[in-house]
Amino acid sequence: MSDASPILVWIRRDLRLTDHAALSAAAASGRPVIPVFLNDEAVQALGAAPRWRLGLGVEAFANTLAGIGSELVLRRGDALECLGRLVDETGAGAVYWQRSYDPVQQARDSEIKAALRGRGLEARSFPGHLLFEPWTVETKTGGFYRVYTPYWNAVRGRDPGAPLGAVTALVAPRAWPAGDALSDWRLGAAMDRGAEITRAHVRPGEAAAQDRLHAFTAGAVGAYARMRDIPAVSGTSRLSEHLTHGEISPRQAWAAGMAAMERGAAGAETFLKELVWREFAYHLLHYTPHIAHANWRPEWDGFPWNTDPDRSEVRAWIRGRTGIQFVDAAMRELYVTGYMHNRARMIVASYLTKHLLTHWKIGLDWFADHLVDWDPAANAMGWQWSAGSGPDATPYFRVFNPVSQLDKFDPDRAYVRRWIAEGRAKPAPEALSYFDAIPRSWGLLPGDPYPAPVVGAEDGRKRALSAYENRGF
DNA sequence: TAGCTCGTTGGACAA
DNA sequence: TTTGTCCAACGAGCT
Repeated sequence: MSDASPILVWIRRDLRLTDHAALSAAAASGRPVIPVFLNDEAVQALGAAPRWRLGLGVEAFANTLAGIGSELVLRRGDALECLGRLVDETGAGAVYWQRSYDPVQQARDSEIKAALRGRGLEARSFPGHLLFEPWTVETKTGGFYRVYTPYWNAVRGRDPGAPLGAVTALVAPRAWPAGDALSDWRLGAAMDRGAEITRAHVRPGEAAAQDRLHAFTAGAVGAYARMRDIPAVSGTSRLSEHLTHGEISPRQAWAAGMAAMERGAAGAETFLKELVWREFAYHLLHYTPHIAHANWRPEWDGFPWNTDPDRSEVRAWIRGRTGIQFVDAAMRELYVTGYMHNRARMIVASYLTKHLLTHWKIGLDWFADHLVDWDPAANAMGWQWSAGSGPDATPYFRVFNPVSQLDKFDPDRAYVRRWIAEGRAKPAPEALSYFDAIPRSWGLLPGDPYPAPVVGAEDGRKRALSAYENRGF
């Protein structure tokens, strides 16, 4: 193979042209570049909403590539087989991709890299999904961090480097290999009829990501430290759906946050800390991969969680019918929009795991199936933190009271009014849209009476505390 | 090594 | 209404 052979750039969770190391390196080579997206086992393993949202992102990115005269070739099947076939068809001499940090995918990527190199191909992976490679952050004694604040102190002064400029041109191959039609993949098939409703709430694509970052760092970041906790207000960056699909790089967000801090924006440091929480989640996933599926603290293995996902209490939680307004509003926001405000995530997680004494894995699975911004590391860390089984020194008696939380963070009930229709003469359009989105088989109507709490705020707290006292560790 | 400080996101209650 | 204090105890991480 000659130096002029094409380079395959295997696109995964990096649906962008800016700050994309693999595409930039391929572009700089001057050789033909063939961007490829594979509907492989990793895509098939995604939950319904993340898979659907990924499809929208892929569509947007294919259009972006078309705008610079390139294409996104779509193939379906086992990743290594697909790549091997594409090498045969195109005469490619190299395969580049952006690194993945999920341990399962990392192991698969290593095998693929070895197999490609075994064929005499150049196989290169590039960083970019994180600010810092997880293995480059160590304690002074050479271990990994289990507590956020020391982790933050270790990385806050680090320079992740300036974002790379956008790729503006790619040399096309002599002939494009054939590809699938995205619509044939039916990535949204598991979304049922709810997808049409959720579609109005997502903003796929790199351009949307840039718009959101600019709008946030020019505006809401100032009051971020305070307003990010109010779920009825647009006080957050809303970058999560873009970061998880790589429609923007964390380095771009970091650079914009640093610039805001230099301008004196009060909430900028809090925003940078949130970006570092994302890093910390991947740090933990890297060093303790069991965080994704088992109690991070094994002493919790003996705790008598309720593990039946068909219990009526769990069904009420899922359907937003617990009778606890904050919980129900949040669960409906999730169902309709594919998103849930961060404070609401903590409250529904606390209610499920503490008031309902339900295993965090049931909540983790529901989120993995319904969040358009689902992230394997953040989801696992968040649920285990809430449940108390994770890497944190949260005292066991720290149980969120979903009623007093409402007074603190939704004092005028704007969030509740937006999402709960029952008992109102003129429900909000969002509240009504919930009933359009859910399956008819749930048998719910906006005119139903609002339920009494399945477990009251105070009763649940007492029950959880006594369960923890008897936990035997 | 040993000692020290501290821990994202809270609640209840008293003053 | 707001503010302060206690609620356990332990392990992480630093010095």
